[in-house]
Amino acid sequence: MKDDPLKLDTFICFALYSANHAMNRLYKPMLDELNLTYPQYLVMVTLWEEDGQTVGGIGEKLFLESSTLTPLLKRLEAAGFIQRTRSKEDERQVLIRLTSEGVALKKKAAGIPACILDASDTTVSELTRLKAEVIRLREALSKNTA
Amino acid sequence: MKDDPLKLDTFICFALYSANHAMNRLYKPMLDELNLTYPQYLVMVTLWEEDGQTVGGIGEKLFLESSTLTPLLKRLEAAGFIQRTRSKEDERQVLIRLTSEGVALKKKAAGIPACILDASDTTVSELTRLKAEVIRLREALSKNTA
DNA sequence: TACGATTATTTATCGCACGATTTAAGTAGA
DNA sequence: TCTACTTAAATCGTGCGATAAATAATCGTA
Repeated sequence: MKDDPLKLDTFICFALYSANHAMNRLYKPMLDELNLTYPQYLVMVTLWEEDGQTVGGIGEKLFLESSTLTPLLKRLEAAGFIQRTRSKEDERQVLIRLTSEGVALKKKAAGIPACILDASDTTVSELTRLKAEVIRLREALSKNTA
Repeated sequence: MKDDPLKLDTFICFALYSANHAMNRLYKPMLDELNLTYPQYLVMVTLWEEDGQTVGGIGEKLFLESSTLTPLLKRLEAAGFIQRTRSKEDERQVLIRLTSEGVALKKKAAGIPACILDASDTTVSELTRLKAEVIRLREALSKNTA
């Protein structure tokens, strides 16, 4: 029982699963205030970093399919944070642009990072290192997914 | 922009989010074969480790509410993997027990850990260490969640 | 121009997750 | 003993995220 192999993998996957949930719960009250869900927040962050991306471009960064993004983006549009317009150069593409409300939201979200850092009970450098390791794991897993 | 605080926290949360997704995608084809979802798999693992737990007990280990678990457990019951029975000692509690099919499923799941380890492109000890760090982060986050 | 590839949307399906409330059962106190 | 509090699950309502598969529109090119 001590060497039961079902334990190890469970724990690395479960660690990610449960840490992600814990993160979610921590974010929830703050995101509620912004009227955003967690994945929506991630989309907004990518747009705050670079406005005017295509659906595919956002999906590439967040590893999400367009069939997931389209409805999510429509909700963001309905909420008044973004605008969806067909690209002039390539009409297959849809450009996502922040509205003024979407831009303004960034200020309201500015305090979040400090809260997360504070709640994590560790240092920035530690967190950065851990982040890098988790990303390395993600890349290995993605690479080896059929 | 280089010191934009919105980047850091995004990345630690996003790292967890995306690594969890990558894990999910890797598991998916294997779990499909077992007719399990990822959370259902986690429940099964806890039962393989200790049969006859209560709903609350499972929830405590997986950090899930009864309102999430009850329907999930009913699906597992409908699939024939578990059995739900009221406890004799305390009739408020419901005991979850593996059926013979549920026990048998463990054998079919036995190969999964090796696949995950293989796909992670790292060693067991590295993975174990990373796991511990992620769990430490989770605990800090939970502790500091209102 | 016709064909294959790309981009996004649509459709259908499903499960997870949470909050709030409810029901039932146990527990403790006046 | 009767009441009030607590606990354990289940229920209800709601909504989002995720995927697969099919469709539509556009683009690039042979």
